[in-house]
Amino acid sequence: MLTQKLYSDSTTMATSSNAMSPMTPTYSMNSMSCVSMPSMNCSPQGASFGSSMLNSGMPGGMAMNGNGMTSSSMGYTTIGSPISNRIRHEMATPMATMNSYGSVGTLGRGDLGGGDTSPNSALQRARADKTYRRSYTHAKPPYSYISLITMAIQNSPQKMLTLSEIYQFIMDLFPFYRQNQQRWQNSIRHSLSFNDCFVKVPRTPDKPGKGSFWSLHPDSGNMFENGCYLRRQKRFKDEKKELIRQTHKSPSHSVDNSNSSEKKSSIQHGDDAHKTHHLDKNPENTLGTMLSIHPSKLDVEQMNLLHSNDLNMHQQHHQQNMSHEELSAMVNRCHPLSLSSDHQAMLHHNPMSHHLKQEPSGFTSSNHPFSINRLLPTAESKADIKMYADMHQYGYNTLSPLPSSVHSHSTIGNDYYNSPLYHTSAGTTSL
DNA sequence: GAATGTTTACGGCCCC
DNA sequence: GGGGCCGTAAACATTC
Repeated sequence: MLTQKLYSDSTTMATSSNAMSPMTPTYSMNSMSCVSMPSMNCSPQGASFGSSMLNSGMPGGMAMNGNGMTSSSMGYTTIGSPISNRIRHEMATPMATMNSYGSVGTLGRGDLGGGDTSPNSALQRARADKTYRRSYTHAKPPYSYISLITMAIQNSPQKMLTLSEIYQFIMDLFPFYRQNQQRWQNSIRHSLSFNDCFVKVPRTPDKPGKGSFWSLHPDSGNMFENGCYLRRQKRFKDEKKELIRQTHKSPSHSVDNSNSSEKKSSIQHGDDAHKTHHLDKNPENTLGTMLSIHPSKLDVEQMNLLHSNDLNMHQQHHQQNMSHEELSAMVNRCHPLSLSSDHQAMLHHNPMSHHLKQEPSGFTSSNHPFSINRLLPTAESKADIKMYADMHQYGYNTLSPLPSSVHSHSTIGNDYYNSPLYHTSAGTTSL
């Protein structure tokens, strides 16, 4: 049974439902059509996560369970929720909208067709569904740029991408980002440079081109606890980089940072300077403390050793002209996604993450509603795509939101719109 | 010249 | 109110 999430805001839904005739054969405008429409009414400032967010890439629909309950009604957005507080706050109003989702979902299941459950009405519902759908393709996803970059890198086979590839991934996955590119791409570049969780990997001589590869810092794998990609629960800071920064910023600043935490906050200037103390403010974050308090000191040491070895390999790469494949293998080896279950368990037991908010609902990286795993292709969603393709024979246009020229991530793009994110029960239509 | 990368600055929002 | 995360803008440097 194929289901689709309805994702239009209440305004659009009202408009659509009022103006739409179940028999109106105007369903050629699918997601892809919207994508190619630069005049889509999606404000570049759509950063406001109002209804537009909920109804867009944000898996707001999936926040409803099969009983039509919203996540809030399930207690999901209560204190301690993995949903960021900002999101939670900004979802407060949309959540009310979500209630209307439920009714629309009901409409989509039966009322739209006047209760008719015939196959024809199913098609009509599907068509109506796509009319709703089209209003959402350009709303801003709820994911931060750091999340998007992380998604892109983690989804790449070699766990590292060039800047342009990151751009492309994001644009492929989220049509919203096909507009105002200068703005968000600047933010992407800023995020890459500013955040220690992203590591620049120089190109090898056999891979000439512009720009370096970007990978994830081996220790940054736990930024998005339980796979929730909405917002990091803790900023990752590379102690070494931080120390270098401090040294550069204040020449008089002693390398001995025994009491540097407080000094940093007073010496630093600028954004990060006066506003952030990052991990080093937490006594648990010093390496010595980490080792002393960790229940499995050996494991932490091994991880540190692994990390240091990998960093050394980065350096050796420059000296020995390591092949791209070798380098990729190295990155893969140290990448959290490539870690063994033991190593991943170690990551989760890393004292640096002890202070992170813990997921109260038992979500994992694989089942978290905001997990990348729900955006990226799955066997199930691929099956859905196949079914969608089969629907061509009924006169439906392709549901692909992507230009035909885009192939590298086309399945991802498809999955984004066809994935379980949009296949939730309450806001779905059974076909 | 364009793309890429770095840095600074500022404001919004939320939690404590 | 302070701390922290994030988004955005902008200036500037570097690289192709």
